[in-house]
Amino acid sequence: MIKIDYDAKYFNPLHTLDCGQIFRFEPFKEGFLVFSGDRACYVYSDGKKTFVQCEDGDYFYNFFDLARDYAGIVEKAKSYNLPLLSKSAESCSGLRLLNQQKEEMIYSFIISQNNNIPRIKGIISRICGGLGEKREFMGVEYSAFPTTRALAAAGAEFFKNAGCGYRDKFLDETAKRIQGEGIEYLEKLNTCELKRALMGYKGVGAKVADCIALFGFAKRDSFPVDTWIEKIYREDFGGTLTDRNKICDYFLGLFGENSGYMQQYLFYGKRLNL
DNA sequence: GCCCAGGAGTGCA
DNA sequence: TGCACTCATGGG
Repeated sequence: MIKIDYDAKYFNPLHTLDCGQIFRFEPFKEGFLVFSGDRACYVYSDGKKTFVQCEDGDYFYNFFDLARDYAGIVEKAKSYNLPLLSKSAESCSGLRLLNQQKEEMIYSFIISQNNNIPRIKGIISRICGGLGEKREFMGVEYSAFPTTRALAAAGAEFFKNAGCGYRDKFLDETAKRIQGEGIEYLEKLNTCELKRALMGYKGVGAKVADCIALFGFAKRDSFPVDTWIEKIYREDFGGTLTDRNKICDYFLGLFGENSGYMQQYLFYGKRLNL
């Protein structure tokens, strides 16, 4: 077991985990247990330092994006002089974008469409419990995220019973396709090509593709537009467009290569009612 | 009963 | 291409 420590001002476990980019974590002792693929870590903060305890330091160092300087990103956010963005970046300066498992992001965000976060977490938890390998970390038993092999073999009925609703067939089809051809070909694509390729999977549209690209492929020049972003666009930017693709282009034009960070500040800040 | 949730597939003009 | 309609499910 190793322990990583980091300046708490730019690494807040609650903000990082609660902002909607990850669905597998739970309160534990002074912080949270966080699950990614088949791994787990314990993250907590004393207000000055944030600590990560885990077996695989390299993996979670990258997972929490600890090589990146978030002081500069927070300053960048404030430099736009947009009230919601400035407030959010100020009070959520410890929100970090995670580098998560690609396949886990594909399946998780297919489940996310037209759904709410508590329910998404419940569905994913049941899928992991049913198909994921059982593991143990710090005395707690947990289930790994299922392999594509297991997901492809499960059948649509399993997903239906897990509460996926009409998304059951999307998961079944996508798992079987990935089982057959893998996802390695996605790795060398640029953001635009990747988004287009991801949209070729059943159940993956523009918004879900942007989330997968942002959280799974570290494509920070992505800006997922969901119902909350639409609301922000209307209420905080005075926007009149209704086409989500055009709203996406508007924000990409505004924020460029930092779009993903700004999107998370805006999304989380709005949900916190800042 | 309604509306909403980190939307997307389908059919039809 | 654009646009209405539909798709489970649970909470407020």
